[in-house]
Amino acid sequence: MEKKTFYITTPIYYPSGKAHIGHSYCTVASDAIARYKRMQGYDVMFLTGTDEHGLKIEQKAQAEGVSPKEYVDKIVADFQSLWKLLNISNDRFIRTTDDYHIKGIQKIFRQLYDKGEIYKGKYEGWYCTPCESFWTETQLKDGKCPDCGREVKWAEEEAYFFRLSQYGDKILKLYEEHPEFIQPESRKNEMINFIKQGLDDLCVSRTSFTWGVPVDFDPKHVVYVWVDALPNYITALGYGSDNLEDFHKYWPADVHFVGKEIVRFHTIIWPAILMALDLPLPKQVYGHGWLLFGDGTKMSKSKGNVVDPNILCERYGVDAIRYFLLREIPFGADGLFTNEALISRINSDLANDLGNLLSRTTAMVQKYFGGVIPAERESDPLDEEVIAMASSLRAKCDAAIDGYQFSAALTEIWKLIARCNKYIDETMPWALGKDETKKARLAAVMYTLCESLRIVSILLEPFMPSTTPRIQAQLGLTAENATYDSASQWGRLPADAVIQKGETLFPRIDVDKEIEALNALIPNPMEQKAEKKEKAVEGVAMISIDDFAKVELKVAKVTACEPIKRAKKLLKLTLDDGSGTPRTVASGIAKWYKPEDLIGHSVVVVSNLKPAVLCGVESQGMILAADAGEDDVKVLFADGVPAGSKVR
RNA sequence: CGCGGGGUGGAGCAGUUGGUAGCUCGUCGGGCUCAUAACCCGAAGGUCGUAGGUUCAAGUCCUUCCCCCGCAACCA
Repeated sequence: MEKKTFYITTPIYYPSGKAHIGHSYCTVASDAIARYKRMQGYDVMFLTGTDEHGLKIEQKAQAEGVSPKEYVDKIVADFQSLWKLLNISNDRFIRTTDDYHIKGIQKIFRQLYDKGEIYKGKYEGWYCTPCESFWTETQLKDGKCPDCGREVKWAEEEAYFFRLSQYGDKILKLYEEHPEFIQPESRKNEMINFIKQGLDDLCVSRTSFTWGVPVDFDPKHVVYVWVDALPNYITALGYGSDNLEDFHKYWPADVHFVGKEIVRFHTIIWPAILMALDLPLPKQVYGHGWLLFGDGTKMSKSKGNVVDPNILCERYGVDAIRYFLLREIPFGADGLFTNEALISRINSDLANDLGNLLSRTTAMVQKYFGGVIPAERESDPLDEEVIAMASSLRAKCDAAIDGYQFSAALTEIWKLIARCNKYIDETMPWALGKDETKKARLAAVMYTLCESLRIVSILLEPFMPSTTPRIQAQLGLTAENATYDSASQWGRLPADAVIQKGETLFPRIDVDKEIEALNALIPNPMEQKAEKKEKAVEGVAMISIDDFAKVELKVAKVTACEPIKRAKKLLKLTLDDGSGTPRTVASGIAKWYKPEDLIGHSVVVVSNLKPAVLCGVESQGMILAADAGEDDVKVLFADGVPAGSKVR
């Protein structure tokens, strides 16, 4: 009999730095679904991997004096070992440097080209020669290369373009016909909006670096990320090779789990590519939220403020981390990651509720019955509610998982756990134990508890795969009574099961001590930021006095000032710089200054800066201001100095 | 007026079609002793961002304003 298939993917991660808790979050979530679906009997394909090409990797490798491949090999090994540690059950791991992927991409690129979906054109932009890279207007930093701070020039290079502009309507139609395509719902509007502003054709090749998949019919080009990375979801199944068996079996994907920052690529570019290839589209793209620090800042490699999952696993065990990630944050929403919340979850949910329930239950079975619950049992109305909850638990978990709401599934499981703890209080087994005539009743109470724990242990497996076998061992379960099927059947625990108290599942943690220890271990984000900033200052190259002389600074008086309509950050200043003609300057200080704070004051303006148009306003220069703090900017006023005075 | 999300007891969040404001953690009091000083019960604590309006009745509908956060867009 053909089993139903289920294909789930994580993004392929960019190995420009070590794997962090944010990567872990998405991967653990995908893993839980993959495991749950397998448990339900699906033929699951669970894919994760790494996106290893691109300029950034090339540069990083160069900086370390190794080849790009050597560089990524090391980091990819790090990712893989973390996945192993986290018990990730991926069926495949794709690297964009794998031969079959490269061949697949070349084939896809050629197919698109042959169909006219990709054409050769010119890529224009600001080019930084030393960095060999193009930047868009918006990426420039003070008109200079954001990477090295040097001059850029307007340049063009030959490049291949994908006709993305043709797909706007088709994609809007896709959203309409498949409202579930983008999840959660709220992200859909952003995409619709984006499309309605008009899609440009997409540059899909580069000649400015070589670390990528070469275009086989035009080898000075390498395939740029869109067509290299996104199709990993099909090359992993053999698309582009001779063996299409898996592709036909598993494609289209049931769901792509992605971070909300890449929802756009997965819901616009990726479907467009697939449409161009005449291939079926994935059924759903689920954009999960981010893990934020207590102060609300995003975790990311570039900020360097990451919690090392390896350290957390080492201290608390893998399942505690898995549990926290899946329980604390409703999938889809952003969530806070704090040491306090982590430890609180471990203590209250895992140690106090679950661990202690198992502990007290097994201890009693051992104490009162030597480990085997007598078959003669006397039931009582008190049992009914627990039995009802346990019997219906599987259905509730199934429903939650269908909507990818792990948090809800775990909440349901914990409701039963809490109910069991209460049940112990209600039935007072210690009192029953003192009365010889109540043995049968006591047996029923123990059975109710063990049976509930059996069901819990089965349904918990996808979330905490290394803990559930430990629970099942203590309950004396065998393979037959630990199946998914048996999780909806009350009474599958055999009468002769040998129950024994085992090792503590989750030891309680001393909160204060642990927080202190953790804080010492985990880099402080603020310190990291400060360090970075200092480095940046050091990194500015020395210039000669002649270079400085090229900059013309003048004092100017603010004669008028107003916010710019479409801009949040910009103020439009009208300046009297002594030349007689008013000068208009846009400045990104709206957050810190109101127009009336500036009118009448004198400021210093860079007067020979090339004009630029910002939000429809032509800015003829810039005014000097200082970064006074993490989030504070102070304009340098020159009140009392005549307008037009030269500053040097 | 670019689009969208959100502002609910100390913290983090639920609140469906308007009808006694809930959950988890924390705090305080009590119970129990099988258990990982765990478990169970109870209590305190909320002008549900602001100002109006609709209604017998609004966290829940309408309007004003304020503040956060995404996307887009410009910190020249």
